[in-house]
Amino acid sequence: MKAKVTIKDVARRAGCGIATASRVLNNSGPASADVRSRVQKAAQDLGFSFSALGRALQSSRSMTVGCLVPSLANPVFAEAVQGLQTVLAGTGYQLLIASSNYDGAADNDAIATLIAKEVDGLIVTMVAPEHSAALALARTRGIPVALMFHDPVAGLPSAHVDNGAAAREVARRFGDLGHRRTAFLALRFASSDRSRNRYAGFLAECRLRGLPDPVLIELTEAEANTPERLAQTLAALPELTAIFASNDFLAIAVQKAARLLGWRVPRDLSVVGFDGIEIGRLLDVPLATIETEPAAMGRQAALTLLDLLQGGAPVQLPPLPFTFRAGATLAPPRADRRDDDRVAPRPPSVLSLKTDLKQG
Amino acid sequence: MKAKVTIKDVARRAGCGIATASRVLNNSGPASADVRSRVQKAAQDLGFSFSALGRALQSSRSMTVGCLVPSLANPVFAEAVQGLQTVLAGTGYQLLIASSNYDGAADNDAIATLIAKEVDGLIVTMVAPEHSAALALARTRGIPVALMFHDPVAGLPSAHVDNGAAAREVARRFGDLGHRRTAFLALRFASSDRSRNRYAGFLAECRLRGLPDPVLIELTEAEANTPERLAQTLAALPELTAIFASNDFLAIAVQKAARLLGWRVPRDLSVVGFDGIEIGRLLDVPLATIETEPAAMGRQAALTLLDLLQGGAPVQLPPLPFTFRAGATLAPPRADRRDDDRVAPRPPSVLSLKTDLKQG
DNA sequence: TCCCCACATGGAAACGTTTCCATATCGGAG
DNA sequence: CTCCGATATGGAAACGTTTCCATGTGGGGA
Repeated sequence: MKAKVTIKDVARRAGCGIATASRVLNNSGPASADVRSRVQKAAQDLGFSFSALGRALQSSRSMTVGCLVPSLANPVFAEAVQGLQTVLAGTGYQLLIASSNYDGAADNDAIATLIAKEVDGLIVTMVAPEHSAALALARTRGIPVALMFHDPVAGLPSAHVDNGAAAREVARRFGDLGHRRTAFLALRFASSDRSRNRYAGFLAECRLRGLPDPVLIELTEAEANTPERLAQTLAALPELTAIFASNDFLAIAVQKAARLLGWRVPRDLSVVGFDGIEIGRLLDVPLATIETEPAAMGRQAALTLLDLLQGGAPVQLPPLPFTFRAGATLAPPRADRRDDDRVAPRPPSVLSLKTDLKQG
Repeated sequence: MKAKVTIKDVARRAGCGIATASRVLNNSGPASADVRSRVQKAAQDLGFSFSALGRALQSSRSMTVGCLVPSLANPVFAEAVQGLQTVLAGTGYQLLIASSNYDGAADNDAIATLIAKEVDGLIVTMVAPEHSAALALARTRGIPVALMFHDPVAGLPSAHVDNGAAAREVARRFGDLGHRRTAFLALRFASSDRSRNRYAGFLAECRLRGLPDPVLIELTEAEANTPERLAQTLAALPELTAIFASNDFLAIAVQKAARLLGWRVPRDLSVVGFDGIEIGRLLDVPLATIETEPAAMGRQAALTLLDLLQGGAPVQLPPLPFTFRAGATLAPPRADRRDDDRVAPRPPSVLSLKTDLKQG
């Protein structure tokens, strides 16, 4: 068996022309029963299978969809990609996947590469879709694009949740319980429009209710990954009674850090996350969070793209629903902290811990 | 700007031949400074970029690596793929990803499709690599293959942990603490050689120590996903003092189910998982488990494949390390259950369950 | 018997590259 | 001034398909 067996080999063995072999194998034209069976047999014997490459070149349709996500290590994106797969599975399209590690230059390059591979469409979550040169290139090339997670931008349809509305919901919950001193915690604020939109919604609702502006805490990777460093950061903000974390992992990290400080969640600090990853439910203090369904986002993005691929006009579907998941990490602030002016001095243990941490 | 701009367009605009344009743009041959700059400018003006398709067809190297995993919704595989990405990122190779949903027919089809796309290599985790017709096809086509997670099979190098050894370690821990009545819990036993190897190691070590054979419990999807059903299953096995779950999610599910039954973990039932997902650490009762590093598996698989792609001979690296992660879900059995002879006779339901399992 | 039409078949172009090979140009040495 | 070699350049084939179009064959109706 030759390493490469092409339709030419099949034709030769069947004693017919290439065109005829192609017609038989694709059922795309007339052929006598005789030659038909000869071709079938020849293909069988040789172990022939079509080269998608030749096909793609000829038809200028690669039957491949390019996908860019920040990282597959984040289950939110992994589930979304899985959602894409489920929809694309039956359609003959394959997924060419790239990830950018949240790097705004890398994601542009990645898209350029995907375009070079002649993908038929793109499904993208990136740092700055509105300024991406590569996305602009996609547009001039006529390659359909669907976004995931982003609020719709630049006329590109996006499968998303309304981040602003979800954040306002959190602010409302905080407000109703009597929290005044709140913070918004983000990891890559600059490179995530999702985080920014969440903060914007959170801020807007706080102002609407006459609450003080929430503190914006932008963490470094180091802070996010080492509870001790995060504890240090939190210790500097003892007046906070509630924190809204831009994703569930951060929320969990906050709980850990709070524990290090001797703070009890939710007694001393309420925490609400975002995304609604399954794990949150299983924690000793189940996490209050905004629950979203990343797989559904993937599915919607895939369906949107499929529609575009079939020549449909771009249509922006309404945002996917989110729900507030109640959890044990959210409660009213302690009575002695409810009034902004009466904030108790930090307990000494915290002070010493701070010192320790500074030294460590 | 034309939708498709090819090197032919560049050549025409620069007023030179295609061959020259190609040489300039690839820096692959001589060209006068004059024509060189004209070509550069033309490419710039037209927004030219190479078509990877034409290149691949000509050079019969697609610079694409095919990857098949059971599911990206499982963070173990998602992290492994992320590991692949990190290694492949600098190399010019792109990842074409397929997932099979643990379906032994689907994964064969998926590989066939990847081969049709002319991937230069394959990285695969599948149901039955040893019997896969598609993998055999890859071999005759001369396409390098690296496995992930599988114990090495059929001469294919695999990035893996020694599942048997890890399972024996668990049996040892159980034995040392005085557990005798144990069970092995798996979700898709039939379609996972990993599960089977873990069970085999677990069983072997139990026998070596003169312990009774562990009960093999193969769950249905329904049981795995609804704690109530799992509780029902567990209730039929009251003599068990320790359960080894084939992955951490199952272990967590067991804890939930045990709670439903009013059993305390680890007082009434010890549980050990497999994989070592991060979440296990954060649970109210931190999970004892075998800790593995899926990202490292992905990286090793990618490196192995890269070596093959450069013509290296297949070399099987030693298994990646695992560690036993101590956790609060593992403790000695209650004193009144330590002695095998004083165990209450099994309720009849267990017998029927065992029978069911043997039949299924 | 002749003609026409339907049907079966194969040649060849096109898709976008790279690369082999032949040709053309130029400078300098004899 | 002629000739040689080096250098610059372009034509064309090849990669594996699909499809348009032309050709060839047969049978049925007039």
